[in-house]
Amino acid sequence: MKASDTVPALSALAHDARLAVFKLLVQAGPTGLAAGVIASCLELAPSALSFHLKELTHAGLLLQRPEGRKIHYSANFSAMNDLLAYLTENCCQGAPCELETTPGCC
Amino acid sequence: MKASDTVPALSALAHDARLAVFKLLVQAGPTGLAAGVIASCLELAPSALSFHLKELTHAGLLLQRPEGRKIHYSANFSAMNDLLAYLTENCCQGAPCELETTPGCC
DNA sequence: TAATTATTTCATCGATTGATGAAATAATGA
DNA sequence: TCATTATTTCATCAATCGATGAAATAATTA
Repeated sequence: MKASDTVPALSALAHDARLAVFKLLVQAGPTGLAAGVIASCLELAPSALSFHLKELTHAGLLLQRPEGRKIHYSANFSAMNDLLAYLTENCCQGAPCELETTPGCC
Repeated sequence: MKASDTVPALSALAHDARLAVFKLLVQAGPTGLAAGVIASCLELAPSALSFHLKELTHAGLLLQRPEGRKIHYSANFSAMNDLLAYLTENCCQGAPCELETTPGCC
C-alpha cells in the first residue's frame, strides 16, 4: 500500500457498518464470507451492504472471489499490514518509545 | 480505547492534512510540537490547523500541553496502540494467518 | 423456460464535512 | 499599558457521504 492509499483505506474503515464488516472478515480469515452471510450476521440491507463492500474493496481492504452464484469477500491482510506499518513508520525518530509492537493473532 | 471510539479515531485519521499531522507527531515522539511548528512544517492555515488538531484531539489521538504562550501537541501512543490492537483483534479466529506482527519502532 | 436466489445499480434527499478569511482570545515582552 | 505572537472561534458556502427502496443483473434449480 502506497502512502496515497492510506487515506482512502482509513476513510473506508471509518464507518460503523464497514468497520463491522471488516472485523468480521478479519476474524473469518482468508476464506472469507459470502455477501449474504455478512448481510445476515450484521443485519444490513442488501443495497447498503453492497455499497459498503464496494467502498472497502475500492480502498483495497477486501478481496472478492465468485463462488457459484455467491460472491465471497475476504480481508486483504497484506493491505492491512501495510496500513498498520504506515501509521507507525519511523515513530519517535527511531528512539525507544511508548508505541509497543502490536500483537498479531498468531 | 473502547470499540466505540474506533470509528471516530479512524475518521479523524482519514484526511490528508490530519494524517500528515498525526504522522509528524508520531515521528516527533512524546515531546510533541507546538501548533505553530506543525503549521509551518505542513503549510497549513492557522484556522485549518486548529480545526484539524481539534478533530484529532477529540478523537483521543493527540494530547495537548500548554508551554508558555504556545501549545504543544503530541501523539497519544496509548490510544494508537489500542486502535491497532482493535483492528487486528482475534484475527482468523486465532489460527495462524497472514496478518503479521506489525513492526514497532523500537 | 420459468422461478428463485444472490447481489448490484440507481435516483433521491437530508446530513455532515471541510475550506476560507475575518475576528476574538490569550499570553508574553517592550 | 500597548504591541506582538500564538491559537481558536465563527459564519458561510460548496462538496461529499450515506440511507432508502425499487429495479436491474446474473447464476442456479425445477
